[in-house]
Amino acid sequence: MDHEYLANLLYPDIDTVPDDMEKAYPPRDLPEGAKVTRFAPSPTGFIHLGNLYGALTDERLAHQSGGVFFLRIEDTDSKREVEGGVELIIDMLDKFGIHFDEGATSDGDNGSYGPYRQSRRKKVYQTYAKDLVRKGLAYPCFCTPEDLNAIREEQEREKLTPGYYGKWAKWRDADLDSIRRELDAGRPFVLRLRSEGHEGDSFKFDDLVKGKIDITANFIDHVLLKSDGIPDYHFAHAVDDHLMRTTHVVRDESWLPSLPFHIELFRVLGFRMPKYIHTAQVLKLDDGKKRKLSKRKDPEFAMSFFYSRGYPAEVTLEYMMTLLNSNFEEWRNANPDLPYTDFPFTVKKMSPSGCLFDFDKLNDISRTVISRFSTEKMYSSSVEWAREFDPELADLFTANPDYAKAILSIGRGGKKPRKDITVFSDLRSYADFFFDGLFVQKDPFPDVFATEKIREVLSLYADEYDESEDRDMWFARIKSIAERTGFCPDMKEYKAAPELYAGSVADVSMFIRLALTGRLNSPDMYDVMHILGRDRSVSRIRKKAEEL
RNA sequence: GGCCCGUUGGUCAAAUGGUUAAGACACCGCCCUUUCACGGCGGUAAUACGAGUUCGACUCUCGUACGGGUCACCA
Repeated sequence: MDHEYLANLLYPDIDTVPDDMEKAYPPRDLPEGAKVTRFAPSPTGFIHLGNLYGALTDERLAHQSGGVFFLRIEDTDSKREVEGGVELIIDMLDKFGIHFDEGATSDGDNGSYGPYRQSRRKKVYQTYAKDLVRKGLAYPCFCTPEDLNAIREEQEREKLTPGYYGKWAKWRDADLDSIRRELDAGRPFVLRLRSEGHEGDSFKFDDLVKGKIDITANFIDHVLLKSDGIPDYHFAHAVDDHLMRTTHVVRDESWLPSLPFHIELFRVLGFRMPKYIHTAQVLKLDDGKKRKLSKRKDPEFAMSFFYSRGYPAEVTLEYMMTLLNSNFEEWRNANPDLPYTDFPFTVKKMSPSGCLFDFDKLNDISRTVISRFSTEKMYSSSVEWAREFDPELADLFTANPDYAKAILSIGRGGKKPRKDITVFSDLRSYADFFFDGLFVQKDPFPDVFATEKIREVLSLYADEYDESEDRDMWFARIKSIAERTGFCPDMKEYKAAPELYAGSVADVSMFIRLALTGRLNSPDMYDVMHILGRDRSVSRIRKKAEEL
């Protein structure tokens, strides 16, 4: 077989050789220990928490070491491509504070190791492909999908390892004449690796999170270039990560089964292997079973969902950090005010086992982070979020910024800030009663209390409320009213003998709160009444007393 | 089914082969308290199972079970 001849027959237009590529993509000039990582999504426009988990790992490794973090778009399959998908991905990661040093941009490239879209790198791949053919390490295969199906069915019937190998690899040793006959007939072909592996061979491989893993050598003649001349993931991975000088490949562990093939590819191509970090997966509980997140089935794990729900970007990142490095929480506790990027992230602390996503935990982090916002930041973040997701609320807030800030400032700033707000989408139910147009009676008055009794309390309070009283006097008055209407002013005494009273001062407070805010749960009432102002407070209470 | 990865409370998880097996979230209780919260204190709850190595095993080895992943001209 004249391999040189075959190579030219298959790829007549390719006039470059691997050496040209090596020169075009020289080793990066980086300090010792600098890591080069990449985020390499397909342009579906959709990224979920699992992707963020990996992207954050990449980003930290690169930027913590003074290296490079780049974006490569794996668009070798046009079926997966979504209009504007690249932009969506870049924008969303940007919103979450993940920024690239180089790579694909919404309308082009930024950096000297591109193009960063695999669809535009055909010539690069074919240069290496042609070289492999020249060396007898790859060959064309003219099998149709039907042929391959037939092979697989037969292998399944005989309980053999499925795949294109051994006697099934009918084009592996085809002669030049039959190849030329197919070519002349215009039949499409894929280029396959002439694997040198033997079934059953095994060896160890070192993964940075999984440790020593058992590899069963590849012996399948996998596809390198599809019939459109574009590579599949595997070949593109080897060529790109070599040329782009990636030092650490971070990807989720579902790639582990194809690692043997990748190892063979790097060897055959003469490339030095990068370090691999196969990350555990973020799982969800589905019908009692754990499974990895799916784009199709789990829209609630899309990053856009977290964004629209109003989790501040840093919250999701903080949560990811707690999953990535378990000592992050401890560090955060000791350094509540430092940016998370100050944390010494390490691959060594990454767990090899998958984890279930925990909304309770995320919510707790979110509450804590939001409770530490200054009023100014709370206001600007709220408005920014609301403009996009609750325009009516945004209008109310921006129409009277001082009023909105007063509302948002309740219980904020002290040593023990309130944690009323978990996500920005809570804002509406947190603040609606401050606006007459939004005020509704959300919770009913409990019917264990006589209507007459409630009315008596409310009327009395409406009559006596004095806005100039300080906090202590204000409460003393509530106590006094409680006492005069048969409610126990002291909680301890009430608990000791509840049967002696109509209720407690807690119940009196509840009546006022319900009249004032329409709900059982609200921020500090003294603050609420002062923000609403005397007239509105009193008229709401009086009105409610009359309606009952 | 083959191959690969994994397994410490409900969840995330910490423990150079020697600990009373941390901590956080959730849950429960108590305290604080003017309600709602915040906060403080405390509690329930775990090394999948079986062998082996060892003076000693969560930790090392093997097996079993269970869970997950993967077996495309998709990534």
